[in-house]
Amino acid sequence: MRIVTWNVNSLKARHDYVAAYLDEESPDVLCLQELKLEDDKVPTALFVERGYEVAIHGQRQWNGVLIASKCGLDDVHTGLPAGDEGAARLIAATVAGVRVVNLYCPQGQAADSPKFQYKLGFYDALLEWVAAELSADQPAAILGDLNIAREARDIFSVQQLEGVPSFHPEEHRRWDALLDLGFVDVCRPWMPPGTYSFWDYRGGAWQRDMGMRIDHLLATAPLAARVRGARVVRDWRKNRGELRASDHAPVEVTLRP
DNA sequence: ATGGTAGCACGGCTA
Repeated sequence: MRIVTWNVNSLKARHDYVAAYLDEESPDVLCLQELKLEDDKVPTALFVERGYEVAIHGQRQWNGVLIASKCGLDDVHTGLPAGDEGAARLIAATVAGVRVVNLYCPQGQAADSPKFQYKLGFYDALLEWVAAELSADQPAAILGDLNIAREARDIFSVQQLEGVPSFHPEEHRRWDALLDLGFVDVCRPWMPPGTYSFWDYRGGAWQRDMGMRIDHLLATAPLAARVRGARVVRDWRKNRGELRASDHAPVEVTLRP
């Protein structure tokens, strides 16, 4: 089973691009972030016509997450009970016996901004929710655009990003707390230093390979034991003719049954 | 040089 997380930066703008991706890659489970569409504007046919069931937590203009699955989709849950201020940033569903939590975590803007405090509060609320809702003994995945790069090898320059949101000690503390609840970064072993999943549109970051690995899949031990591989599919960060790419590439994890 | 680009939606916010 191949499960993918991908921040598409507007499913409206990316419709044809995502269609091409589905036709060529055909993952079993696709978790998208930053739909920037409310529920009833999401083009569900894009997925249904290709054999997926879809669960959506949409929002106009910003945020929005969905899970598309070829192997069932049960017990859908949306939103954090506290900490997300109503933003559509979390959707969970059970897929082939795996509890999948798809997240779009706040970016944080600048360390001295209110947005950064919101980000830290979001993570605190997430930690509480995960502790209450998930068990380390069950096959479960927390995946998505977590907007945290944990280690120096996950960013293009420590010098430029030290103390900046996405590479800030307060975020690293919360990342570690999440792992302490029984989760493992299952991509890490498959990704050499300098493997990134996001490159800013600005400043020629893609062309200069100035990226960050902020899109992740964290798994409980029973699920981590099933991981057979993980990759960032960089081809899908490239424009395809008229079709413009997102600023994130898909991250794909392969599981054995 | 407080930039640069993209998306939403048409001014300014968010990333």
